[in-house]
Amino acid sequence: MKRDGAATRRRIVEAADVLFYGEGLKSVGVDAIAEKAGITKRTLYYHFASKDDLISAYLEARHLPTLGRYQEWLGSIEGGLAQRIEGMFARLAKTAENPKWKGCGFARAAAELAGLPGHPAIAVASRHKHAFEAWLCELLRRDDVQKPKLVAQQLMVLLDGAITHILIHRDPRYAVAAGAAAATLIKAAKSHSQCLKPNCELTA
Amino acid sequence: MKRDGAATRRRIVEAADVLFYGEGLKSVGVDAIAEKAGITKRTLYYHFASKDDLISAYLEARHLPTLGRYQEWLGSIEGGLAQRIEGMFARLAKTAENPKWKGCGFARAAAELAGLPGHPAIAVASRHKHAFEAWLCELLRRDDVQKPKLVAQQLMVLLDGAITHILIHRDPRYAVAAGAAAATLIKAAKSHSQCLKPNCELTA
DNA sequence: GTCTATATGCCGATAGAC
DNA sequence: GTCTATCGGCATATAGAC
Repeated sequence: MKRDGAATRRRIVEAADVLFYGEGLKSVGVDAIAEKAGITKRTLYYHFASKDDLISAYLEARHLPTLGRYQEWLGSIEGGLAQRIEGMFARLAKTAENPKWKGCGFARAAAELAGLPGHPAIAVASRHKHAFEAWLCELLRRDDVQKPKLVAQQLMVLLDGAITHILIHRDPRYAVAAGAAAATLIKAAKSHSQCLKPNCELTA
Repeated sequence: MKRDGAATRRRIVEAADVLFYGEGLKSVGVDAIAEKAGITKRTLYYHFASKDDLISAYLEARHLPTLGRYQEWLGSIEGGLAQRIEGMFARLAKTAENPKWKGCGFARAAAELAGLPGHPAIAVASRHKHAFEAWLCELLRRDDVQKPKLVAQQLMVLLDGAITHILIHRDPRYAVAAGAAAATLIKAAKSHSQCLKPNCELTA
């Protein structure tokens, strides 16, 4: 019988999210996704033109929830911006302790699709990371941090670098080290405008 | 006819390196590797127990050449340690302009194998990154940088974070931003011992 | 140590009924 | 909009000859 197409599509994307994030893109077949979504493969191909199309939809659906989670983390921490960013990294460290945590879905997709430079899913990942960076840049600008665009890029690099190393070593302490680096960079970009305060707040 | 087994094995690993690094692990079949190596699939399975075994051998073979390339880069740059590290990131930016560059083979393998936490290739990647970190730590320690272990972790995070973002956005400038961050962190960890010099060399 | 030939199964995608 | 059934291809891995 005919059902609500939008609801079916949503269930397919939810099943794809669990499987693609949990096991990778190439490792998961459309059969498994259809089965998990409770539909047949033919129905999946009614809603999505191809597996590549579904991969893009999977990342699109992750964009706002992922960004929102970090925004909630930052919003729940008290203190100056450097402290709050450092706390955000601490929250990442705690989250990464869960064995179900498998790093950044966007970065992992880009890694797996590196052999196909024109793949639409890579463009989705690029847009997500740029939106994340723009959010950080705005936070830095409002806090009168010097060169906010540069520092925002550096924070993004620290974030994804920490995620990569936690995934490789299964050691969340890399997020703590990255958080300390982030705080140092932010403080340096603030104190630079006054050419260094005398009381050594830089690494305090 | 019988040939030199070690030479055959080497040719298989070389073929695997080109294909695994260029197209990914799951995307490449053993058929393609055997064909590129100029042997049959049966011979490949004489030298390697499984595809997973070959994947581990592929990463093992990348360890020393990868570390050596960065060591050569650092050795070819004049100046203080912060400058030389920053120059190393600049060399990464230049290298990443080549379309054949596809990021870090170790990080990409760990990303693709995230669904199989016990995979031996992940352990190979972990050992490689730890060896890289130990090299950086020794450089920092010899330069009297405070907390060399922490700073070495931060430099590793910056390095792999930069590589991730270059791969996602195809924009080598993330390596330049990461290099500037690395120099700032090193200088901060040196000036900390004197609790900040007055002439603002921190972000110079 | 290397070969030809093959076992066995899953892959993405489609035909056509209702 | 969802179904059953299936196509053609490619996957990893192996049997047995030389």
